[in-house]
Amino acid sequence: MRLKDIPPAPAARVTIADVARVAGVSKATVSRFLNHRDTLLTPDIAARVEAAVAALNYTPSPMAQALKRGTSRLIGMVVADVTNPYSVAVLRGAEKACKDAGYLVMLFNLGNEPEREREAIAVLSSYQVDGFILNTFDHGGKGRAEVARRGKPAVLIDRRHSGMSADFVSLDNAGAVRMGVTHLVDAGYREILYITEPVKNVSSRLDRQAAFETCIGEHEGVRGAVHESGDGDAGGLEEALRALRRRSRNRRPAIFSGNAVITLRTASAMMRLGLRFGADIGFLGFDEAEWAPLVGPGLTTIAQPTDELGRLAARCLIERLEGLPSPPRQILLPGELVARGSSRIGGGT
Amino acid sequence: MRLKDIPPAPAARVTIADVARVAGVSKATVSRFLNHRDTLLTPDIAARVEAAVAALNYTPSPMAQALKRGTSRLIGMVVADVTNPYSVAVLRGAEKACKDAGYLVMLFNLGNEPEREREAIAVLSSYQVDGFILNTFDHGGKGRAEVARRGKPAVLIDRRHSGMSADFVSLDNAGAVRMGVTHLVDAGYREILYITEPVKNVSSRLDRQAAFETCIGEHEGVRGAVHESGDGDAGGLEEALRALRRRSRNRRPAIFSGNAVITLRTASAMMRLGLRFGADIGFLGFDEAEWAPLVGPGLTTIAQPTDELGRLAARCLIERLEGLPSPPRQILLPGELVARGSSRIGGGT
DNA sequence: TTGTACGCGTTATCAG
DNA sequence: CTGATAACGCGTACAA
Repeated sequence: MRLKDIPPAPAARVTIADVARVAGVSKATVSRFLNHRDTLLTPDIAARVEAAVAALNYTPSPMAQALKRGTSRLIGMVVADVTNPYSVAVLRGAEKACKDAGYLVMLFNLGNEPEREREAIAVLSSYQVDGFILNTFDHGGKGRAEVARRGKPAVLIDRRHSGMSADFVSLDNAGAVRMGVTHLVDAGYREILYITEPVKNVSSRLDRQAAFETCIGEHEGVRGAVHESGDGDAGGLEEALRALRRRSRNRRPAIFSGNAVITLRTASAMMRLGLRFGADIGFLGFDEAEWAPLVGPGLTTIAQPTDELGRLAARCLIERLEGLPSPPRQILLPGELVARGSSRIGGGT
Repeated sequence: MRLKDIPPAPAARVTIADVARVAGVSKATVSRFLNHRDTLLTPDIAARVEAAVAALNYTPSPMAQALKRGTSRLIGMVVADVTNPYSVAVLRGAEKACKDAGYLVMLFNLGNEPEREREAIAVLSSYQVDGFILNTFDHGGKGRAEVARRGKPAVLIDRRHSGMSADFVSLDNAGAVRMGVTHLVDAGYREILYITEPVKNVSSRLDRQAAFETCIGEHEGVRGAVHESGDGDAGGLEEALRALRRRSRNRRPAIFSGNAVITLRTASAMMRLGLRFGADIGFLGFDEAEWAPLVGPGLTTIAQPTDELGRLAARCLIERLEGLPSPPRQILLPGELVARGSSRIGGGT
């Protein structure tokens, strides 16, 4: 092993003790100088400490501080799947708000493995994060239990956990569905197929599907159906689309997609079947995507106020951290319909 | 304040001392039972401890462990921008590899603010993460300095930091560019416009642009040009496209996009100009996206082995953590060309 | 005003 | 084989 291969000196961390020694004072004095600028120190001493701190460029160890204080100005965020653009967009909003309030966000990705939620929360919690922002599954209440055990505040985004009494921030799904259906009906569509990912226990999916069904019931002469499209289910989806066309000979058919993943899957299926959005089948889907304007005649979407959702979630949590006692709140934000060619009457290509 | 408003009992953490008390042994014994299963304990004692641990369902505090051990089996990942699908894809690969090796990944997002890199690294480091995976800027060497100061191993992904002696994992940009240019030339295009984000100091952008220029030089009768497209620069881009068509009356023109962001921006511009991919202008771009097949006749892309990149980065780092001393390595992986309609001869619509 | 001593939850060392 | 003790880095009563 040659000289250059030796790893850089471990550079032992400079501790408060080092500073104290250099300044010729006690650790307590240094600590006071740092944390309680108000308690008067002799100018002389203060100067010496300040110099020592600068000289060694000392930074307190957040971990040791957390260990002592039981608090860390850190917020733990757990996300079911970072791959999901929605989650990421929300994350950004939350992050900004946290930063403004002097908190840092530490992120944990579950990679769609619900079992890992417990672990993530446990680790985060043991590192004394002050609170949680959760966009996860309701995995048999394990996550809920874990959070409760820690006694730390949490706010849920998008997915409500059954029975977990925490703040909840989400799109107004019912309102958004109503808006979507109304838009399609106004555009002349009379046969609407709602496509959703397997509903499982995900509250937002449940809410949307339920809203769709009641909504359809309120419109005379409009028929609705629901198709659940799983991961490997390309065939089923194609068949559903064919059936949709078949049964809507004299009624204009449209698709209502439950989220961006479904939109992608649907677009692929349409392509394989040689069907055109707008011209052959109307389309409207949850979640605005940067590529929505580029597909076919442009895809009509319901944009979620992701940034605002994140911001509010963070604000909510921070209020709790500062001691707000009120009972669990529920914040529902309206979506915004972005109309494009896919849902225009007789939609162009 | 009513009763129900009282926050759930803080549920004081159960410590090793509690377990010791319940089991009627010393803390040391409990610790040994947990960490050194090999050192034989009296069956009787072991049983008592085990029971106590179970009864209180005790979990050691990772933070306290980290404080003591100076190690945490945590890997810190810092990403310039979570919004970037590339980063996220790589993250997933890295995460899997880390998990398999018994490490957890803690993620920090810079939200495209280079100044925050120092802070992120400092916090992560103070929490005793064992190493870093960095996909960030080369912000005047601040990040590099910070990492060096900690004496912890790091691996760089995609973006090399000038002068930082760390492992580096990335796409073989030169090879990929060559592959792309060759593909376009073979398809009959003779006038190629390479569009890139402002190069700044980002090594991957530099590498790609440089490779493009030398590559063009190697092909007789093929002309190349480069356009830098900033964030608010829609106008400039449109003008560049118009100029491209103008000067390629008798030569088939094509666009080579430097990454997914540029691809999106370019597609918008094409749409506004009423130009069709394939039919009017050929296209090929870095980064495969799920929506690439859906735009126009399908977009030809160069897919990066993101999962593998992440996996290798993690493996690299873990090897370091386990004491591998070798000098900084450089791992370059080949891209894969996904040919679609946008680069077919006389491309369909 | 400043220093001493202790505790946060663990683990390693050293006696016993 | 097991228990007491020190130490990790910091903050804070309490004493001086």
